[in-house]
Amino acid sequence: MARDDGENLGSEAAAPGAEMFDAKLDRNPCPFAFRMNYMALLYNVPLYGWIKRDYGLSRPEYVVLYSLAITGGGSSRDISLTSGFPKNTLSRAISRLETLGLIQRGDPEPGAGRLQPLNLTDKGWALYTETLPAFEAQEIRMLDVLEDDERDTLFRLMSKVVRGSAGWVDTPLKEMDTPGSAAARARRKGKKAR
Amino acid sequence: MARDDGENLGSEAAAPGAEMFDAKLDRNPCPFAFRMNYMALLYNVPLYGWIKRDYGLSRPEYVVLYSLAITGGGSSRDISLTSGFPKNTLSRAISRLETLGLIQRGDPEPGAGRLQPLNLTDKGWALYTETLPAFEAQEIRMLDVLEDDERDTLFRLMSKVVRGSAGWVDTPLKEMDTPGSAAARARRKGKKAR
DNA sequence: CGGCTCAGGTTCCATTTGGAACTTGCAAGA
DNA sequence: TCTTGCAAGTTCCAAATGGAACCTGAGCCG
Repeated sequence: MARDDGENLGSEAAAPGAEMFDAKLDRNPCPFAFRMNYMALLYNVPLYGWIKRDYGLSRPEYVVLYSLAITGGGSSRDISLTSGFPKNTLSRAISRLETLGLIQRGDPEPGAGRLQPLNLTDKGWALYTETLPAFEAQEIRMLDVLEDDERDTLFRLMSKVVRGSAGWVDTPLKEMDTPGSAAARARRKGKKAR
Repeated sequence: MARDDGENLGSEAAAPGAEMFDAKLDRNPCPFAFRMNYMALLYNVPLYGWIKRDYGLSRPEYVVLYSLAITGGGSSRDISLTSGFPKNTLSRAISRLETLGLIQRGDPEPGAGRLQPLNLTDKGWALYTETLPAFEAQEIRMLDVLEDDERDTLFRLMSKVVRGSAGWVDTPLKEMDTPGSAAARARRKGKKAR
C-alpha cells in the first residue's frame, strides 16, 4: 500500500482518480462491496440513462416492465420483493405504465388476497423486445474480459450468494442497529447540525 | 423453475414473490445483471438505512467519508469517479460533512489544478472506525455461504470484470442511443402522457 | 503579462424519491 | 355473520437527487 509517498492528489500522469480507484480495489476493508457497487454502476447508469432519454421511462418504470416480461405477469408486491423498490414508488410506476398503455391490470384472482395481477400489453411487449438487446449487449460487454468457464463460475458463485442470502432481504433493516447501539443512539441526539 | 403450473399469483404456499424471484434467477436474459443488483440491494439497503437512522448521514455523505478513510485523502472528483455520484451531490455531501466537523478541506496543492484536498478529522476517523465493523460484518455474512476458495475465485473474477471495464464508466452514456435510435426517437415524441 | 480555455466545484430548480399515514378489501375467529 | 386483523396498494409531503447553467481559478498561448 501507500505506493508513492507524497501523493494524495494530482502529480500523477495517470488517469484521474486512479489513486482512489486502486485504493478501493486493493486496500479496502470491504473489497466485495466495492466491486459489486462499481459493477452495478457500470451497468445501470448508461442503460437507464438511455431508457430515460429515448423512452421517457424512469428506472422503476422499466423495472416493472422488465419484471412482468420475464415472469409473464405478477403483482406489485412481487416486483417490490425482487427489485427492492418500495411499494409506493412502484405504485406510481405502475400507474404511469398503465396510462401509457404498456401494461394492464387484471381482475384480482380468487384466493390470492388483494394482489393485482399485472400484465404487459402488446405495446409493452414491443417495447421490451425493442430494448432488451441493449441490456443483453451491455451485460455481454461487461463480461467480455472473462473466459467462458470463468463466466460460468462467476454465475454459479453469484447464484449461490443470492440464493444463500435471499430471505433476509430487508429483515436486517430493523435489527441492524445492534453494533454498539447505545453509543450510536447517544451520538444520534447530537446530530442534526444542518 | 415453473414449480406449479397454473401459477401467476398466490396459490403457492411458498414464500411470497418466490415465483418472480425464480424467474429472475432462472429465465432471465440478463442473469448477471439481476444477481449483481440483487446483491447490491441486499448489502446497501440495510447498511445505509442504519447509517441514516443512527448517524443521520445520507448514502453519498457516508461514501465520501468512507472513500477518504481508505484512501487517506482525495478530492471530490476522485470520489465522483470511483463512486458514480454526480459532482453536485458530492458537493453538498462534502459541505455537510465539513459543517459536522467530520472532514476538512486542505489548501489546494500546487500543481494539482483546483483540486481540493479533503481529509478526515479525528471525529471523522472515529465515526469511520465505529461504523466500519457493521459493513465488514454484512459483507462477511453475505459471503458466508461460500467456501474460502470460492470467495477467492469470486474476488478474482469480479476484479477482472471491474478492471476490464473501468474506463468506459460513463463513456457509453452518450453513445448508448445507437440501437435503433431512429425508431426510438420517433417513439419518443409520442410519449409524455403524463 | 493579458486574455482564453478548460476543468473542478457550486448553485439553481424541477423532478424523483420513499417514509409514514391512510384506505381497502380479503379472511380468520368469535 | 359480524368484527377484527392484516397485508396490498395509494396518497401525502418533506427531503434528496441530479441535469444544466454558472462561477472561478490554474495553466496555456500569443
